[in-house]
Amino acid sequence: MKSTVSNSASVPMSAPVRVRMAPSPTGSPHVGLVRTALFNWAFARHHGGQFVFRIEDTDKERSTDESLASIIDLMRWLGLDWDEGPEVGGPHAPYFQSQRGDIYADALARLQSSGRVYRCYCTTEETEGRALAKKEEYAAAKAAFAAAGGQGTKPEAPVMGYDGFCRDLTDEQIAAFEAEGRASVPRLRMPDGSITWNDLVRGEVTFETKHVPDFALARANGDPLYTLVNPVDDALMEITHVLRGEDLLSSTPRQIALYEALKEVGIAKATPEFGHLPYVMGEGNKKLSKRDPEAHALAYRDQGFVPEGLLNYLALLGWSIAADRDIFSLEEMVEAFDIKDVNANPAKFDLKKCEAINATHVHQLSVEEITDRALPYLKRDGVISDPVSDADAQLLELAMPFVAERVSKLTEVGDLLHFLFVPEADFVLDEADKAKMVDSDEGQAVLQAAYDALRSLEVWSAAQISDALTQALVEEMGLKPRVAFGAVRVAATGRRVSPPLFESLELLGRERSLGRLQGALS
RNA sequence: GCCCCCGUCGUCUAGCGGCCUAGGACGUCGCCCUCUCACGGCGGUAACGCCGGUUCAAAUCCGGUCGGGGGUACCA
Repeated sequence: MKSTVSNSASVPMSAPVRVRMAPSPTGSPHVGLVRTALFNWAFARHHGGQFVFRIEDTDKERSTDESLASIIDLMRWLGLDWDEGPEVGGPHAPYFQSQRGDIYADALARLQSSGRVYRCYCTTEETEGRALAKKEEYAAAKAAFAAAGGQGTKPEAPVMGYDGFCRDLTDEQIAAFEAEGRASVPRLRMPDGSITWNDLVRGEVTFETKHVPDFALARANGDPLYTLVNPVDDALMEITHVLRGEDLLSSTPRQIALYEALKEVGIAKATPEFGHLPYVMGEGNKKLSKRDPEAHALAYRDQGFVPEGLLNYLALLGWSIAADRDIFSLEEMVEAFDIKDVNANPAKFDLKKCEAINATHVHQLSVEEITDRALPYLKRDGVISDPVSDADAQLLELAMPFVAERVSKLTEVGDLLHFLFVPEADFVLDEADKAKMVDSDEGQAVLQAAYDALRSLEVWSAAQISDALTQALVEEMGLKPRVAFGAVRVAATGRRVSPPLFESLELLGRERSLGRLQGALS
């Protein structure tokens, strides 16, 4: 008896869109999680639906509070708000699977009595042993077939995994196993035929169910497994569209089969639509793993990326807003986002491009905004004391216009302005730059001339400084500007890379500027 | 082994039968601007994996092949 299950148009078109993000709080959140969250969020917002945030902490061993806190922290930083979930609650609370044990126990009981689920008494060893035997049998049959010169019927390759041994046990067999004191796990009886769904990003996908073994829904000790818990919660929370990673693609037929059973026992109203997002890849052709430094989402915040930039870049991994455009805001993404436009092929994470996209978002901010956002980093990195003194705040405000367009990340503000805030006693020159620009005879001569020219300046302004230095170094000494100003730059700011020199000297002030020039003279 | 997914410049992508001598962005290279570094401007570089088929016409449709990835758990 063949039956074919298809979930096309299972969710009524009139139903409001409800999507979810369901991370497991294990380890530090991954950029792939952010991309998945972003697409779900954008999808919900585009359709005026709800975005549900649920914590899949069924694995008690690996779940940690620290991980949970960092995921929430991350989502808040990114500005991806959720309508139901941790901290905000909602009609389907609790949103932590660790608190939903009764719900799963009830679901299991109902499934069990429906006949769609049976108890399996096999031990892992027995299952594996049979699979191995089948494999060997196949190898032997194949060899015999080859030896016979391809005569006879070609042996069919066995399907690995659980073989359905306990599918049709008699009451006597069950009683015997029970009497033996064997433990058992509940398994879903996969229907015959095939399972087809119209994947939102890949189109029609079909699996023959003979390749999908009956799967366990809970451990022998009763702990529910992901295979049960995830669809049960999606059903109860009335999720209409499941947008998730490609790694879950092959478990979809099992979930659709489970949905059929859940509908039968009154837990699910409809089967959701599924869409499988491509992987975010790292170096080589491997999925970006936790070992890759680029994988850690919160590290981008620590490094001074702005959420607008990270999100824009991540959106580009699998989606594009237009043929000739790749810079856009979250609002623009929400407006334009269509799951049908999402690419099915995996994308490699390119840090250079991520930084470039981030830079243009930083440059789109006002100088005041960049200042506000950079301040926490300046404090964190010890560039500016915390709390900030009025004098420092004022100096920062004056200096920011010179660095705002030069930074691609917020942390770079500190790199560029450190020289302005560092106490004179702690001010040191970069070794290499000093050796190259300051220590030479020419460098020393330049610094002496610069010192003499600036000492008598009447008005300490960028314009006056520029005139005086150009006159003394370029015109009178006949030096090339890059040589002349380079030496002064290193002496005053400590590095060959700095904000514009004359403005920097003005901000530094006469006393400190002269002091530094003098300090660089040996 | 078996099942499923994927295949356009180095990278992310546009392309959904003629608009493609394949467009944009990042990268890279050269030039300009220039007190350094950036920014900005101009220009160059570089791709439809392969083979068949359908068609007047294919990057676009079909088949095969090769390559990559994932799954094949009492993990998620």
